[in-house]
Amino acid sequence: MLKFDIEKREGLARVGVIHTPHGDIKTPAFVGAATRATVKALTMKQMNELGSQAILANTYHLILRPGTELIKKAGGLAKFNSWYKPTFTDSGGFQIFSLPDVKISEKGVKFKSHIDGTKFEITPESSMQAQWQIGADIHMAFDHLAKSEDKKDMEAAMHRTHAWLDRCVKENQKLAKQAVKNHESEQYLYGIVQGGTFNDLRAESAKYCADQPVDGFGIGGVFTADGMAEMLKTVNSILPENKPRHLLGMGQEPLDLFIGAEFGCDTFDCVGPTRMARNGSLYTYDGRINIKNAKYTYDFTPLMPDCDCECCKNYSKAYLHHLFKTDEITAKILASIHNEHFVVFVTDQIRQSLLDGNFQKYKQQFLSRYYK
RNA sequence: GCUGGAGUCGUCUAGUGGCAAUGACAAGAGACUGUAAAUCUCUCGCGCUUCGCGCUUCGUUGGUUCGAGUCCAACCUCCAGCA
Repeated sequence: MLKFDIEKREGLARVGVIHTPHGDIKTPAFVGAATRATVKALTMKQMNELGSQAILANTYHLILRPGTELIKKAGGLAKFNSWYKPTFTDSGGFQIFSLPDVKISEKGVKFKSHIDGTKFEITPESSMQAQWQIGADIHMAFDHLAKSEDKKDMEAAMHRTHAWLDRCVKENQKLAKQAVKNHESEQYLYGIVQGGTFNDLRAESAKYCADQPVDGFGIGGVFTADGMAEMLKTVNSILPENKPRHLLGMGQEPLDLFIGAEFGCDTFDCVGPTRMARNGSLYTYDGRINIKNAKYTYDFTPLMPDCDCECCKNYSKAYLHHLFKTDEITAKILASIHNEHFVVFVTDQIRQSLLDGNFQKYKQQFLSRYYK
């Protein structure tokens, strides 16, 4: 069983430590999105230096390239990409949502590779097998993220997610036994709560997942902070307290992190910070700025004077502006360092404020400035 | 000086009688939430009451034509070759 210690609680919020075979994660924590086994534009050394505690890779992408067997041969994800801290893998369930031409059945999901059109099938079992080959510490169950906003569709997807969770659990137990036999390190499974924007479905899904022998929970299918607080209140009041909860895909907006942590989520991952960095949208305490805007041409001040990241400590907005305008790859690197550092740092500050007992004050002060 | 070629939005470029005029770049702005994203969208002659209207544009000046960036003439500039 994955070990999770809670150091402090405040309402639904908690400060904890997840103990994985690759080290601890002090929660709440922002997990870097390393979809294809890399955080785009960043080296693992840079990720370390900016304070990241964990990364999350994607099973779908790694199945396509380079193949999960290859990663196993490499010695697992950590050895393959030189990230020797905790790792997560997403199951590939999100691709059901995001790729066209997916055929969903009870058995699993068929789709064509977006790279060369080869036909592909992922089932709960094959997703588990693939994730074990990748060898991350924490796996996500293979879930059905519905495209539709229709309640009936949501409900059907949720029930399918539950049925698949049973199969994920079984397969996971089988693979865990094999791992013990082979003296391999433990890997853990999170069940995923679905239900869309319907809190009665969320409650049902949370209840279902809560009863399963899983190590933690992913909360999936969330796309905006609207209604998120209520939903998380519902879900996290039902989920057992002693297991960690990961809010899947949220964290582009600082608000997501504050609400997520306040209402009981422990870890977050999001592609937003690095994607926006590559596109020139950079975090500051006063909101995001587009560094490509002409007004930064002669701005020789740092992006965020009180920021501790490599980018802010060494370079001016004018320099970043120049790098972006000339399309230098360094632009994306420095911007990614800053944005990733920003969300990691803010989440760490949320943790600290909870420990210090001034979360509400910190939240109010941060958000009123950021979204003014 | 002669012969041939060329001059179109900031740049390069499409255009051979119906055109405010193609595409790319540059420029300006916006979007991005379990990454088919170093991507995508919009604006880009001027002015308005901006799913429209008006005005002014394709080296210059004239001409032919209902209509000219497109045809004709002269001139200017540039390139190549010959003197």
